[in-house]
Amino acid sequence: MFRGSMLLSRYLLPVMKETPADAQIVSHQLMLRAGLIRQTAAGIYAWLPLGLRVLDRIADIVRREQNRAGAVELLMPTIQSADLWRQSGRYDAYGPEMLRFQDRGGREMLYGPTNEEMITSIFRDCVKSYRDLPRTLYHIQWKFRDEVRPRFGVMRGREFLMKDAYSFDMDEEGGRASYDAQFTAYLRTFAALGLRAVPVRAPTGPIGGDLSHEFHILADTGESEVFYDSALDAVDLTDPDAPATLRGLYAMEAEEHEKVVNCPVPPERLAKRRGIEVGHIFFFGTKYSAAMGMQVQAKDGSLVNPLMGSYGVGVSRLMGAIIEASHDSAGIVWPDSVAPFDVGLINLRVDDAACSEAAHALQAKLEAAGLSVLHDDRDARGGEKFATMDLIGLPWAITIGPKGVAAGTVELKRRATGEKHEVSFESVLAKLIP
RNA sequence: CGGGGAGUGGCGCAGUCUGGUAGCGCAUCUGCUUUGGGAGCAGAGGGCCGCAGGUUCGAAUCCUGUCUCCCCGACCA
Repeated sequence: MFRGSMLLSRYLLPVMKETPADAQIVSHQLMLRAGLIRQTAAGIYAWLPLGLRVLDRIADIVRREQNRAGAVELLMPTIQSADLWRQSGRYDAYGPEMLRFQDRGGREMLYGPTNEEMITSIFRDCVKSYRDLPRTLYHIQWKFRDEVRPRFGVMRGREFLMKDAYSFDMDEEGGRASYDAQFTAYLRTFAALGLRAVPVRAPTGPIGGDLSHEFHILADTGESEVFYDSALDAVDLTDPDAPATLRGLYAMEAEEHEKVVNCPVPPERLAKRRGIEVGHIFFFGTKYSAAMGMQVQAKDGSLVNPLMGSYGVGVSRLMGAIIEASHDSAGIVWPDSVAPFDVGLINLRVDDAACSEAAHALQAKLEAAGLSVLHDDRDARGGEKFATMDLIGLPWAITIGPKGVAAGTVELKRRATGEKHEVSFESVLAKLIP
């Protein structure tokens, strides 16, 4: 997808040298310092241009893997009516986390914290035959949960972007297949984001079985604690057999782990780490289809309540998780797949005609090759430009200065490793595109 | 929701105890010198001190109320 390039002199990138006092964890501090977000109220953030680019890229990867898994995208509204939630009985059950208000007609409304009711009502009204099942539908939409205590920036905001998918099947076997498809999609999604996610068995409620998993990114700042078989660390997540392998290995959240009487993992193999929950999938059968009167006609003419599952990914939270997993003392280190720009282009001397000419020529060349470029053409000193580039964490930085221009070279730096090389103007592109 | 802390220029803070012309660093603007890892000098702009009452000749400072934000705990993508 073409994302375009930008001249920094025309962009909005309010970076901060100092760390805002309100931010406690490193991802929150860096998101503020790198000009990705700005807080507007407790747990509510504006996404500045650079942050929005990353958010869009994360969402695109999630979308790509959902589509690949056969899920179908739609878009449901943020605002829902209380009546819809009364059909499932959850309007009264949900509690103060749900943001409720009235419209001008005095009708009770809410800002959706999730969409089971809405998708069920849509599917109920559209589908009457077994021929239209199975289906998995998803959308990527803003949610609001009035958390008692928002914290950690976008990792635990009140307003957040979430991918939520819902599957509808005629029988348990089909439901399990839909669940498995999402399980696999999640592994692919997190791998594509440059993350290593651990699927952790989660409490399943009345259904039982092994049909609920949370996906955790291991990080010391994680809010939950997970115990798992360290054999899991060695699993190649891109292997087609990975889903089956992983589900055979022990992994539990602390609370569940405590309840286990005979842990199957020998003590020396039991790892204990903190994790950031970035996904949660579960199968809940007819809970909503029964409560909301959704029936389809089966092959034998009987009416049945489809079996449902729901599958969430915290899209905005993922940005925090990625930074927690990938940063250093100088700033963010974006994985290539989600970086807001592929290349940062630093012109050290904008007042030097030869430097500027070379910089603009190189920008055009990179763009022509399909790379997005953030071109620092500001009239500022080298040190400031280097520091900014490190802070915002673009995968590659190319520096053009008078010395290099005279010699026909530029400096190419890989953010993740810090490796720098003087390369000829002509060969730069080849180094970037293997 | 219980416990704690904080609101002073865009950011980080001092000043509050003991009332008396609102300060510092960074950032911003102008000029000159600089320019390969957050430059130097000189000058400048920007704040009804969260808000509302009250006490006082006089309130950032004292009193009352209120709003907001942050942290620790119980809950959540």
